[in-house]
Order: sequence, then structure tokens, then C-alpha cells
Amino acid sequence: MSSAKPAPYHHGDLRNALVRASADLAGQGGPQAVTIRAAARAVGVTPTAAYRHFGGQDELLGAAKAAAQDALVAAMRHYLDQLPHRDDPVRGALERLGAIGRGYVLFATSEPGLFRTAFCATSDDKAPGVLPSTEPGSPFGSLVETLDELVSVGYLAPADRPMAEITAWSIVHGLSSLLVDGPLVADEATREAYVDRAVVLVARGLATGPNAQR
Amino acid sequence: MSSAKPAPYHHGDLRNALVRASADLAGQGGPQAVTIRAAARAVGVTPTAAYRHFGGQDELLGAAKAAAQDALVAAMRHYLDQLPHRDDPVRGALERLGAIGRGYVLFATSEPGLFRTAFCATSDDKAPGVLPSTEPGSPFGSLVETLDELVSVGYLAPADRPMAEITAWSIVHGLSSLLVDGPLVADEATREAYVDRAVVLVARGLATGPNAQR
DNA sequence: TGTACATCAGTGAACGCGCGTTCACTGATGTAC
DNA sequence: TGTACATCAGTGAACGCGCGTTCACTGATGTAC
Repeated sequence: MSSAKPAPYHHGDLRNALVRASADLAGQGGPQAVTIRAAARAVGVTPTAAYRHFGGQDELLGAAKAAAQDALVAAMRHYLDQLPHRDDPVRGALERLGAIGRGYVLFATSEPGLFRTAFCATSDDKAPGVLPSTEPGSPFGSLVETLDELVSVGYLAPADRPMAEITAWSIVHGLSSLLVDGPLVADEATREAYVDRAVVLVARGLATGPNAQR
Repeated sequence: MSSAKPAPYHHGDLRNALVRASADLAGQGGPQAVTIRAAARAVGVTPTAAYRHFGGQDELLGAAKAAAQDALVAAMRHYLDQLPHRDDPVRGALERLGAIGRGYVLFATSEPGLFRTAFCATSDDKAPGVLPSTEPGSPFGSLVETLDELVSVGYLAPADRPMAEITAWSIVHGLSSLLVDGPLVADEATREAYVDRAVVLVARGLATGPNAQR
């Protein structure tokens, strides 16, 4: 719709347009590419106009980061939603764990710029000791839920529950980072084999409960 | 020695001095801080002089990256060297695996700038399909050796050997990245607990051989 | 041992770039009456 | 319903910054004879 109109003086939705442009820039060039000038250029507006809606470049990058995190959550949810129902609750929970990991890594490799942006440093760094949000909508939230399920279902011993989310998160984040940042180069089939291998290792490492049949 | 002399016209060891300065810059500000001008400034020399020894900023960053990787290897080796001898070969190999992971993560958290630089993108990116060097001196090499030991010692089943290094590397790299890049904030004691937990999970996940007593 | 000269490793000034940010301004919008 | 005017959301020009890189140059070194 914006292409039809003859560039009106008032944009009407400039803030959202700038956020979308920032997400595009982040997707192509990572957090480094998110600049006030580039975003304004993409929208067809003067850099100064961006200062009506953002305090500065920090805030724009923060908005791009939030958008990137949302995209990551959506990717994980996509894989979760594809899962068939299982009567066996252990199998179901393990499959959910695998889907979360798969979504995470495949998002990272298919959208490296957004992945880097989702975890880039910004001025609004958290205070020491604060964990990422465990709300259901957050990337971390669905992982926490699934691990709790593994306990309630008797696969993971309650004594081994603490820090399990950190370890599981670490492995998918590490695999993603190694694939995205260069040291590990692999075609798609190999990448999926890596993810499968990682999921199996985590599942085996968490199999300490009474219902952890092997 | 350089502080005593009255700044001679010929530096005498400018290339090495620039590499050291680049490593310092990387340690303080990460790969972004490695610039020709900043390195020349730190050494007390004109930016142009650096072009006698480096083709451009790419090469300088490449040198800083190599120095950062060397520092990472040294940190892992430090922990390996501290290990006492064990008569039980399984126990010995597992302790080596733990030491590698500990060295990796503790290097990352104590030298975040160098850690980021060791894995930053440079112009000399590897060709697709190439794995990192598995030579004994490389970061990856000692991990490969230790996993081979775990097989020969009967702890890890040969069928589960493939890709084990990727998975193990992923978990320590992921934990390091999460701690360094901000989303995971923890004091030193908690960080060590995370590492211990990760090592235990990997050890349990790899325990598929005949001598994997549990 | 002395000296002319090629070679090498630096200097200093300048270029163009894209960036963040600020200034005074102007066009469009909407509200009070 | 019409109009004056405050308010808002943009423009356009300019600032200073640090960067990579290149140019013509100069001081120091060492080697051939």
C-alpha cells in the first residue's frame, strides 16, 4: 500500500515501519547493520524523523532484538505445533524437547542475522543474577515447561531437575553458534544429524527417573 | 624496554608489537575494537606504518583471532596439566573431558573479549564441509583425543562415537556464549555449578560402552 | 676502514566514507470556538 | 459549518567522529666496493 501513495508528508505508521526495516537489516547483516540512517533510508524518510520515535540507535537496536527473539520463539512453536499427539506421555515430552531444539538450531542456520541479533549486547543488559523470563511465551519458557513435564512423567529424577534447562539450552545454543559463526561448516543433512545427535545425548543424560526405559 | 628508549625511528619488532596490541584491544573490546588505527596508536606509531606488515585491517584481525585461539588452547591445557594421574583409565579420561570443558568456559568468562574474537567472522572463512583442525595443538584436537580414549577404554560405545565431539563442543561453547553474551547472568559459584552439571550430563549421555559403570 | 648509494621502515597529510546526533525549519493535522 | 491556531511529524543542512586507505616524503640501515 505504501508504494501506491505518492509519499505523503506524514507516514502514519513510521515507528512500526522502522522496526520492520530494522528487523530486515538485522536479518541481512546482523546487529551491526541496524543503524538509524539505514533504517530511515529503507523506509524513505530522513534520519531525523526516526528521533521522533526512538531515543537513539540503542532503542532501535533494542526493538530489532525483540523482533528477532519473537521470530525465534515462533520458529520453535512451529515445530512444536507440527508434533502429533502421543498417548505415551514420556514419548510426547521427549518429542517436544527435540522439537524445541530443532526449531532453535534451524532458525539459527536459516536466519543467521536474526539469530545474532537476538543475542547481541544492547544497552538494556540485565542485572546480575537475573535469569531469562520463564513465561510460556518466552524462548526459555517452553523449555522449562517441557523439562517439568519430564519430571512429572517420571523420566527425569527430581534431584536432577535443577539447572537442566541451562544445560539443554547450552547445547542447542552452542550448536547454533558454531554453525552460524563459522567454525563448524556443514550442509543441511549434516546439520540435522548434529541436532539429532545432540537431542539423543541430552535425552540420555536426563534419563535418571523411574520411567526412563532404555 | 621500549619505555626506556627515546622512540627510535625504526621500531625493530613492529609486527609483533601490533599483534600484541591487537590482542589487548580484542581482550578489552572484542573484535570490533581491533582497528589499524587503534593498534598503531597503542604502539605509538603512524597507522600507515602498519601497512608495511599487514595487508589491511582483515589481516590484523586475523592475527588477533589466532592469538585469541592460542589463549583458549592454553587455558584448556592449564586445566589438563593440573590433573593428577589416575590408575583407572575411565576415570582419567572422564576427568580430562571435564577439564577441557572447565578450561573452555572459564576462559570465556574471564576473557570475554578474547573469546568473542576467537570465534569472530573474518575474511579467511573456511570452505564448506571443512571441520576444524584435529591436530593435538588445536582446541578441537584434545577433545577428539579424549573421546577416542573413552572409546578405547570401553566407556563410550564405538557406535556412538561419531559426532560426539560436536555435541560435547556445542555444550561448552553454548554455555560460554550464553554467559558471555548476556542472556545468562551468574556469579562465579553458579557458573562453576553450570559447568559441572553440563559435564555430568555429557558423561552420562556418552556412557554407552561396556565399562560405563554407573 | 671509509664512503656512496640502494633499500627499507617509518612519517605526515589528506581522501572519502557512513555513522549518530542536533539545529532551525516547514508542511500537515486536528481541535477550540 | 467555518476558521484561527496550537501541536505534531516530518525536512534539510550541518557538526564532529573514527575509521580504512593512499600519497609523496624522509630518516635509518646495511651493503658493495
